[in-house]
Formats: sequence, C-alpha cells, structure tokens
Amino acid sequence: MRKRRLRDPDGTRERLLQAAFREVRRSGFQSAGINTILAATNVTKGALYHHFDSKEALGYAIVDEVIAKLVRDRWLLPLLSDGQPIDILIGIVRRLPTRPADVRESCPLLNLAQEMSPLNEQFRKRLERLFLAWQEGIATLLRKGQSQGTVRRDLNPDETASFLVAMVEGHASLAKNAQNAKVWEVGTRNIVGWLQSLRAPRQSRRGGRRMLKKPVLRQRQGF
Amino acid sequence: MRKRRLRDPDGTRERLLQAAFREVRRSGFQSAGINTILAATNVTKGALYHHFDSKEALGYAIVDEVIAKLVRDRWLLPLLSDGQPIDILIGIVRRLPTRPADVRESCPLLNLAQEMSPLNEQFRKRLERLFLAWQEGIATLLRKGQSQGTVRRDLNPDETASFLVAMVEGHASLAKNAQNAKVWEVGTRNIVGWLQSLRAPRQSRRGGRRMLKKPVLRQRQGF
DNA sequence: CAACATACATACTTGTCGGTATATTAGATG
DNA sequence: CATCTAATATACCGACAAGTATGTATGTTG
Repeated sequence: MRKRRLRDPDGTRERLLQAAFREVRRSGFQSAGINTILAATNVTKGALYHHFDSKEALGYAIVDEVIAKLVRDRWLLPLLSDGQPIDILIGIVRRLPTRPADVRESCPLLNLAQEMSPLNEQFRKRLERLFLAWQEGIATLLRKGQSQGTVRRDLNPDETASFLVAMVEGHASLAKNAQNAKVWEVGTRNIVGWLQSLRAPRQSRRGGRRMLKKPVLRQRQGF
Repeated sequence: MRKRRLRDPDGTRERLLQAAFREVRRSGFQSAGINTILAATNVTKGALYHHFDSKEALGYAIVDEVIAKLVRDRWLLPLLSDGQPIDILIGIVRRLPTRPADVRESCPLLNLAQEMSPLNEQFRKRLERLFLAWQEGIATLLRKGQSQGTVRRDLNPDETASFLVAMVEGHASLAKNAQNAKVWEVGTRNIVGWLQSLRAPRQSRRGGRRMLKKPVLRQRQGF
C-alpha cells in the first residue's frame, strides 16, 4: 500500500473539497454527512475541522471554489471565444455533459440553490453571484453580437440571457427527474433551435439600420 | 380557548398532510422534522404514526394527494377550458402565483424532484407521473389547436409541451434564488411572448395546408 | 538544535432524529 | 350498558449527526 506524503495541507484541503462536492451533489447539503466525506478521503475529523471551521464553511467553499470553477470552465471562458456569438452559445449548449451520471446529478448550482437559498442567506448570496456572473457573461456576448449586427437588435440582452439560463436549468431538472439522457438531448436540440432564432436577419448585418422600433411595445425576446 | 372536536381521523390526517407539505416545501423532505409538523398541528407522534407508517409514507402521500391536486388545479383543469389553446396557456401562465412567499418557495413539484429523484426511486416514479400528466395535458391541448388550425402544425406537441414545462420550472428556480418577484414577472412575460409565437399564421387557419415540410429536418419548436 | 505553530488523529459530548412500546380514551356496535 | 376497536397520548430508545477536547507528530524557523 502506497504511503502518501504526510503533511500536505493544500492537497488535503483540495481532496476534502472535491469529496465534499461530490457528496453534496449526491445528497444535498443538509443531508451530506461529514463522516461520509471523511471516509471517502481517509482524512480524519480533526484534519477536516482544521481546514474548515464548520460544515457551513465547507459548503461555502464548495460554492466559491468548486462550483464557481465549473461555471467558469463551462460558460464564462467559452463565452470569450472567437466567433459569432450565437455560434458560441450553440457550441456551449451542445457541449454540455450528456452522460447519464451527469444528467442524474444535473447542475450542482441549481441543486444547491433550490435547497439552500430559502434557508440560508449566505448560501443564497454566494449562489446568486454565480448566477449573475453567468447571465452577465451571456448578456455581454449578446450585446457584442448586436453591435456586430449578427444578433437581433430588438431583443433585450439581459432578459434573453436570463431566459437562456432558465431554459438550461429547467431542462436539466426535467432530465434529472426523468433520469433519461434522451430528455436532455431533445431539450438541448430545442434550445439550440431557439438560439438560432436570435440571429439577426441577413440584410441587417454590419451596423445597418433595419426598421424603426415600435415605440410603445417593450423590447421582446427572440421568438 | 375553543376545544376542537376530539377524534376526527380524517381531519387529523388532512391537517397532518397540509402541515407536512408546508414543512417539506420549506426545508425539503430529508430535513423536514417530524416534530416540527407535530408542533404545527398539535398532533402527537402516536397519532401521526397511526395515520402514516413512516416519514416516507407521509412523503408519498404529500406527492400523491397535495401536490397532485396543485397540478390539477393550476394546470390540468384550466387546460380543459373553452377558448383557443394558446390563449388558455397564456392565461394559465399569467395566473401563476406571483406573491413573494410563493416565489420564494417556488414549485414544490420541482423542489421535491430535485431533492429526491436521485435518492429514492419511489419518490421519483410518483413525481414523474405528475410531470408526465402535466406535459401530456399541454400536448393534448396543442394537438387540439393544431387540428383546429390555431396552432402551428410544424411543431412537435410533446416536445413543445416539455419545453414549456422546462421554461416554467427554470424561471421558478431563478426567481426562487433571486428571491425576487420581479424576476418571475419578467420571466412569465417572456414565456408569454414565446407562447404567442406558437400561433398558426393567419392564412392557414381552419384545416388549410400551409407549406410542404422539408423532408430532412426534424420538426422544430416554435421559435 | 530548540522552539513553536501547523497539520493531523482519537475519543468523546451533546443533541436531535425517526421510530416504538405501551397506556388511555372516544365512540361505534350489539 | 358492555364491549371492542380506532384514535390519540406519553415516555422512551437506539442511531447517528455535528462538533470539540485533547493529544501527537511534523515541518519550519530563529
């Protein structure tokens, strides 16, 4: 049996975080067991409480570090890629994980938010930060597309971004409950279809003025 | 202090169900405390375990009775109203509860599904029944609209129904996390906008054939 | 090397949870 | 009214949770 290097504080902390993240994703935060995490990592309770003041603090660290990184890797960074905004969004949606295990455990951001937001304001605020960053990233990309002329100008970037987030999360929920990757695949296909409808019509590309906006109606989503 | 009639089995059961539902909606199933429910109802533990074999059985009853009734009242029955399908759907969405308290606690069906579906197959199946009934109700209405000529024929009723459910649930989640009724209102407005796009174009009403379907592409959603 | 703070280990405390055993009483039935 | 069962009450149990007290070993620094 390989003897791991003793005294590796950063490594220990990271292993605890990862194991805790998995346990929380499986069972939710409240039902996540400290002892389960310890068993999964071969770390003792003393060590855990050396690195984290409490179970709550561990939960906060999961949000701030593990989940935030997921959002960054899966959305925020890809949003900065080169290419047409709508193509970028479609690519991201298409690349979202489809494996049954992922579908079953769905989006951990949504899961935690559902469970903890009404119960714990600290959790809520941290999760909200992530949601806002996510939406803001999308909205910024949409605005860029609008100024390039590749995205319809008659839609509200913020609301459209929020709409996309809601769609993704909603479908993740359905797929999770159905425990069926097919549900998720159909959902993403339909989301992609909707994204296509956000493209600006051809003649208006590259800064051309299209048609005068109706003065009374609000800006609309792209359907 | 008014003395309630002693020995009222049906009433006791119902009070327990309602209180348990509220507690579960607040804290989730796993963290819902039996004692909290008892305190809220002035029922003793013996009485509770006379009516329900276990906490799980109580949870199942919440799904089968309380939540099923919510789905029926808010969706299934209204879906059978007179009028044009799209108008009916819009009416339902507009009438969904907007009060902060409701938003905060969101859709209990989604909450329970998120929490329990991966953990407990019995819960999952019961919740899935409700989701399917919900989607099927919408799909049936859409099909009716298609045969009447008021709903676009180039959309797949099942997928569109599922899409609508996902949207509603997704927005409920966002609103819950934001703890902000405004988020929900903007969301419903956008959902309504999307629903408008499902209407059949004027010239094709009443059974007329519109255009030949492209043979390769699948049926699309209505955007 | 001495001294010390950091990192980790073990055993324990305290409290809460779901569930049960058992007692009691209300109300239907003959 | 007597009897019997369904409904309700009370006290308790064992399991397990988070968290702590306290001890030990390790690596670092003066």
